[in-house]
Amino acid sequence: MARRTPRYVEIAADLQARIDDGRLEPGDRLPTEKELAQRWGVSENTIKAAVNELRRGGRVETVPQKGSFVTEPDMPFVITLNYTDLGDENAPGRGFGGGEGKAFLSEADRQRHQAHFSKPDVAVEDAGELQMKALGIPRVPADAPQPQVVRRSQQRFVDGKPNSLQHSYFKLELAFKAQDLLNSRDIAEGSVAYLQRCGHEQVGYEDEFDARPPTEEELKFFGLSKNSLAVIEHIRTAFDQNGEPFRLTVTVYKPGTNKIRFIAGDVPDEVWERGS
Amino acid sequence: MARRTPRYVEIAADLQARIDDGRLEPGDRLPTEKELAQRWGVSENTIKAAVNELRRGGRVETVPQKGSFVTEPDMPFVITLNYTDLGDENAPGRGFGGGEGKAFLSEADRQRHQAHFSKPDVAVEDAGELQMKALGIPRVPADAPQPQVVRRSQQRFVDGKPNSLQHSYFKLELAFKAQDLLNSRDIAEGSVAYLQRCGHEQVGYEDEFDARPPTEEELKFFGLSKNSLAVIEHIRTAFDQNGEPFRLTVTVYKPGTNKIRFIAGDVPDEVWERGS
DNA sequence: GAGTGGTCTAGACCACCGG
DNA sequence: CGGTGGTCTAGACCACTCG
Repeated sequence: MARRTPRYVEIAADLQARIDDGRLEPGDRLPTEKELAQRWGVSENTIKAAVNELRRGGRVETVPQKGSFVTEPDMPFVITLNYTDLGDENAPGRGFGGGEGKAFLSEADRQRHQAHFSKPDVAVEDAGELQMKALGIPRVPADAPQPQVVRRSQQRFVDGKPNSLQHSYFKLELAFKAQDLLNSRDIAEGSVAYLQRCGHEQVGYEDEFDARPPTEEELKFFGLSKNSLAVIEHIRTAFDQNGEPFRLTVTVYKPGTNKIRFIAGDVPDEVWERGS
Repeated sequence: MARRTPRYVEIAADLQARIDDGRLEPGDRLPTEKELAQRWGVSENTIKAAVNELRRGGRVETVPQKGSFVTEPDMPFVITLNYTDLGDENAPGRGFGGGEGKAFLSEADRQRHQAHFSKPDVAVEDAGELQMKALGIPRVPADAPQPQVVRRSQQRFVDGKPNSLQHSYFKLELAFKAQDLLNSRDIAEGSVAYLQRCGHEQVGYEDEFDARPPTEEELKFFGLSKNSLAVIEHIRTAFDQNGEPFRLTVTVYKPGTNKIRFIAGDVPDEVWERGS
C-alpha cells in the first residue's frame, strides 16, 4: 500500500492542510522550491508539480522570480446577474441588466466595495465566429471583406484589484445610429439607457457560461502565472424590442474572489442583501 | 530573440492548429509521446507539457496507458437553468426548476438526446460547511454530535455518455416528513412535486457558479486524466413558500460538451428552441 | 550578484493495457 | 509480452527581481 497516491499529490495535500488550518496565512509566501525539495527529500521538479496542483486549486498564486503566495481571499464580491421581474427596480440591487456597467458599480457600492473601470478600449474589428453567430451576422466567403463589429473593452477593478474583463460587441451599422459607441469614453447614462434612446430597448437576454484556461492577456491582467485556475466566461446576448440581438457581452471573471449568481422567484430579502 | 515562447507552448499551438484545420479529427489518437518527441527533437517531458496544455484547453483527453485523443465535440447539450415566468409551463422547455430531474430529461428529449440517470445514491451524512450555510443549519461545537443531512446523488448521462453529477441535500428533519427522500429509488412524480405535496412548495431559488479542478471521483466518472479542464459547479438553494431554504443541489458539469444558460425577459422563440 | 521560478534534458521505474 | 502514459530524479541554463 505504499505509493498509490503520487508524491506530489501528497505534498500538495500537506501544504493545503497547512493553509486550511492557518499555519500558512493568506499573503504568506511559501518556502522556496529548493527548501521544500529538501524538507520533503524530493527533487525540485516534484515540488513544482505539487505547487502546480495548489495553483489549479486556487489557493496559491505564483509570481515568477518572486515566489508562491497563499491567496488573499479578499471579501468575496457577489455579482447578481439576473432578476425575475425585469421592471422591478425598487429593491436594492434589483432591476434589469445585472452585472453590467452601472449595475456592477451599484452592487459594489451596496457591498461596501470600491469598484472602478478602466477607460474603454474601442476598436473596429473583423467579426469572429462567436460575434457572427450571436449578433446574427451572415457569414461571407473567406476571400470577401469580412463583416465588422465594434468592440468596447473595459478592465474592471474592485478595491483596486483586478476583478474582471468585459468586452461588448455591436454590429457596425448600429454604431452609425449610436455614435457614442465609437467614442473611447464612458457612456455617462449607461450603454443600456443610451441604446434605448437610440431605438434599441433591451427587453431580454440569454446568458451562457463556460470555464476555460486564461489567455495570456488575462493572466497578465489578473497577475497570475501559468497553470492557474480556470477563468469563468459569461456570454450575454441582449435582444431588443424587435427580438433582434443587438449586443454581445463577454465577461471573464477570476474565480474564487467572485460569486456569480442568479436569483429566480421569491427568495427572502436577506438573500438579496447578503454580500456573501 | 530565440526562445521567447516556450517550446512546449509552440508544440501545443501546432497540435492545436492541426486539430482546428482538420488534419487531426475528433476521435483521432495523437501520436505517442515518444513519436512526438522525436518529430520535434525534444525530450518526452517537453511533449508531456505540451499535451498538458491541450488537455487544459479541452480539445484533447488522455486515457492513461492508451493515448491522447482529440475530443469528440458531441452535439452540445443546452441546459436551461431558469425561466422568467415561474408559472409559465406552456412553451417547450419553459417552466420552473430548470436543469433538475424531470426538466433535464424533457430538455434532453426536446434536443433529440437520450438522457438517463443512475439510481440515486442515498446517504445520511454530517453536514459540511456548505450544507449548513445554505440550509440554515446552526453550527455546533466540534465535539458535539454534528447535524445530519440527507444526500441524494445521481449520475446523469446523455446519449450514454457521462454528463454531470448531481448531489441534493436536505435537512434530516425534512426526511421525516418526506420519507421517500430516504428511499434509494427515483421519485416518480419528481422531487419538486413530491416535496410540494409534503408542504414545501419551491417558490424561488438562488444559483451560484464556480469553476474548480475536478475531484478524483469526478475524473473517474468523466473518464478523464489529471490536468484536465476545470469543471463547472452549479449550486442551487431552493426556498419554499415560507422563505426557508429546504434543498441544496450541487451539480458538476464537464465543460465543453454542455452549454449552461439562463434566459431573462423577452427573447425570440428560436432562442428557446435552439439546441445549440 | 544572489536567488527565484520557468524551461528542458536524458535518463529511470512503474502500473496498466492490449494482443 | 511490448507499448503506453504517469511519476520522479539530478542535473542544467535562462530571465527576471531585488537588495
